[in-house]
Amino acid sequence: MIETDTGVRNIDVVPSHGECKKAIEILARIGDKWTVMVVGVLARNDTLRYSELHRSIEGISQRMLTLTLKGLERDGLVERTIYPTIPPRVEYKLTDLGLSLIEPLRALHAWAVTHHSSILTAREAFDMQRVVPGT
Amino acid sequence: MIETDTGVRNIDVVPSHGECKKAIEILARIGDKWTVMVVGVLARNDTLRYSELHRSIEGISQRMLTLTLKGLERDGLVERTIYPTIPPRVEYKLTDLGLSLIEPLRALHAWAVTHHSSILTAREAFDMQRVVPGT
DNA sequence: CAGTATCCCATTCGATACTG
DNA sequence: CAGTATCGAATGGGATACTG
Repeated sequence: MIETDTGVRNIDVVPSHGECKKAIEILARIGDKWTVMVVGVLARNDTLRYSELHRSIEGISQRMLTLTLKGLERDGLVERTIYPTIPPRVEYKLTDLGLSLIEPLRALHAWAVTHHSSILTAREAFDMQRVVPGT
Repeated sequence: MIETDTGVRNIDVVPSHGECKKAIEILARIGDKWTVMVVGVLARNDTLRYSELHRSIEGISQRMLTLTLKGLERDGLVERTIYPTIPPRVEYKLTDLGLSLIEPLRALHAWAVTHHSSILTAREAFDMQRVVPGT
């Protein structure tokens, strides 16, 4: 009754302010520099060793790979299996929980791909306004 | 032919390593501390003034609100309208591009709400393993 | 091989004060 | 009202070296 028209904005399906905090929490969790990359690689490979992950993710340092994996393991998104051989062998794979994250992540990725150029265009236009404002 | 069974992991719908970078870019864009909150509030209110946003988002500083809004405006997700009255009046609203982000964000939010407790449980269990390891 | 430990720089963010 | 300017603390993250 309050809504005016289009239905573009379904006010009742937009989470409340309070509920929103859980989204924030998750974004904070996966929104860092490497987490999505690690999840993505594991999503395509089922099981990978530490060194394979390191090779698969261009530019990541050992430190950040370790920290990222540990964070994902801590939250139950990744399972870590140690084979105490010499040399050691450690395998990583997504848990069911981790696998379930792929879908919403795909949705976001699809959005990113679809609107990527729009964003870049808007960005350039915006930056243009700001340069040589006096000239 | 290579896939084994379940279909849980649809390998062909998981973006390639290269494509994945666009997801990273977007995550970096919206994954900061306040952006999702601002988008969420605007998603529920159509148009808001600066001071209304400030009041609606608990804990945000003027500085961060300004920076967040400017970033969103720059990327074409938010439209900023100035009414040069005295005192000045500035209104913010989501653009069509910004509105289109709501849906994938909702998917992520739904995932967060659904699995929030699983994550916390996993986290506690993980932390338990690490405490008093010698005792 | 699979990490840890350390150093250090860059960025982020909050607090505070000021302005058109 | 709607910001901007400045400072300082905290955090993120890379490089390098070392270890079981």
